[in-house]
Amino acid sequence: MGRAPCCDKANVKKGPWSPDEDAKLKAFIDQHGTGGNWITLPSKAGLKRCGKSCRLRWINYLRPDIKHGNFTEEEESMIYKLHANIGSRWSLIAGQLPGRTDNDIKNYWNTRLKKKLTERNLDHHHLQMPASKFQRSPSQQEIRLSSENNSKALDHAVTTSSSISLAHPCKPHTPLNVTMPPPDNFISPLMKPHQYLSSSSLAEFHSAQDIVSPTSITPLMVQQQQQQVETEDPVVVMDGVQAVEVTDHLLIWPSHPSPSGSSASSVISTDRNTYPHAAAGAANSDNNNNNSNNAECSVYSSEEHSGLADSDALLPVLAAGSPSLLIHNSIQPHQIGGDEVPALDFSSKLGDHVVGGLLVDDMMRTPFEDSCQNQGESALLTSGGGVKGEEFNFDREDPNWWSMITPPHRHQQQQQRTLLTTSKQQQQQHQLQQLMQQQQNQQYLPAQQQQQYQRYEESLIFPGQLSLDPSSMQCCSYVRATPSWNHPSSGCNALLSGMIGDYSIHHHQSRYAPQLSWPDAMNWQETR
DNA sequence: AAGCATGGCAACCGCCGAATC
DNA sequence: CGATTCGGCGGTTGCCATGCT
Repeated sequence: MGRAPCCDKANVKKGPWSPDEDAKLKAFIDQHGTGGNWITLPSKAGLKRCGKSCRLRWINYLRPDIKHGNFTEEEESMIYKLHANIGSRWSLIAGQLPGRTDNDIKNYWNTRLKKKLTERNLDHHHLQMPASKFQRSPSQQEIRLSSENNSKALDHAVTTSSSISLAHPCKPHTPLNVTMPPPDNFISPLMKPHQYLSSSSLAEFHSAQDIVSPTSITPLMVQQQQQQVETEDPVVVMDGVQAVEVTDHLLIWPSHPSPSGSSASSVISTDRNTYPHAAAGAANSDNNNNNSNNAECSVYSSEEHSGLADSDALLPVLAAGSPSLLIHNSIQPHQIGGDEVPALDFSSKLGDHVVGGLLVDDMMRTPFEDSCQNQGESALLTSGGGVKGEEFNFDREDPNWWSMITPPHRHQQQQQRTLLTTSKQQQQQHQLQQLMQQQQNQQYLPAQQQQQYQRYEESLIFPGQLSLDPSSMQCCSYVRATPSWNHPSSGCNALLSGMIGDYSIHHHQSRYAPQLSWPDAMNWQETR
């Protein structure tokens, strides 16, 4: 049962508005505004219309900032993406398209875009990604087809939130006690495959990587890749493997060889144009690295989307249990909240085989703890955060490495730098020595607070924290964007965690980042 | 030229949730 | 705290223009 009608239906005019009525309504609102009450407006304006009808006429037609006329390609693309992510939330979609009303967009979708989308889906249904544990490489026929259907397939990846599972040789995760140091059977991100995989699993892992051995790359595939790079076609194909575009500036190559030929189970790029650009540097990096087993996943960042997107991307890689991470290129200087953040050369700072996922900031501690305490679940992956020029010079062979990367430690590093910039240098040196001594003793925090920080860091790094059911390798990740960084990529990279390894993202929460547009709109209800 | 089909779009309807009484 | 009011939203309808036969 609906509520009572807002007006006397017998005495109100319905149907199309006459120019005279339009003029009356416009004149009244121009002079008095809507007054916050549409119900009483018609009588005041001398109109025999329902208040709701007046409101609709004003909002959808008479409002001065309405944009009439055909939709541009950019607007159309935006509608596709938003509709894929949030469905028919027309008012939200309209909020992203200045001058367009929800009614306009709804009509445009129903009369044109929906049909177009249906035709596309029929055309490239066969190009959907298989959700196998180890991703197979595309067949020659598929590669030939991909050249023709690439744009359609890309559209499909953008306009649907279908399950995309990428290969990752991660072992079923073991839940950890969040307040205790890692147990003996903990799988560290620093470990190499032979350290945590059984011999049979290891063979399976190498076998899976052999599927995409560089020897299978044909001249045709290389030619297609070059053509893709040269043209403005948004589809990115690297060595014959087509990237799946997840967002505007996030691409994943499944089961892909690294540019030098060493195996990489998956490749993430933060920009569609970045991978080819980074390839040269990556090749150089690989030349210095003869042990291809370490290259489980390569992360590339672009100049445009450096820093935030890059650091975000590291988290899910580790969360998925990546035993090591090879970062080929460095990120560029970038701005965070008006502060210049220096470029970080991960390779020089951390060596070729670096641990990412430490690029988190204290700001995310609270959301994490909220999640654990209030929801009683340990499934959280935060995204965003960053390191403001700090170095991580921890010894990865140190069995206590996880305790060396806690925020207090980083706070002290910051204190050290601050002290060095003041005039009383001797005194500072003394304080610095004290700090360093304190740091060595790891007595910088009360035990309880130290455990909190440990728990925080472990949750981000330890793969076990993301697993709800280790036997099935199913995972529920609560993905949140950071509250304080109004960066559109914040959160989206973390969503990738659901695509690396055998993860599923069941829910996306963003109440900590209401100012973000698209992550806020994301609501992935995904099961496998 | 007339009749019919289709597309586009303005407008309406009824439900929902927040605010108010 | 329940009832009422109101704004907002999404689904749907119906009119009009255009195209096709």
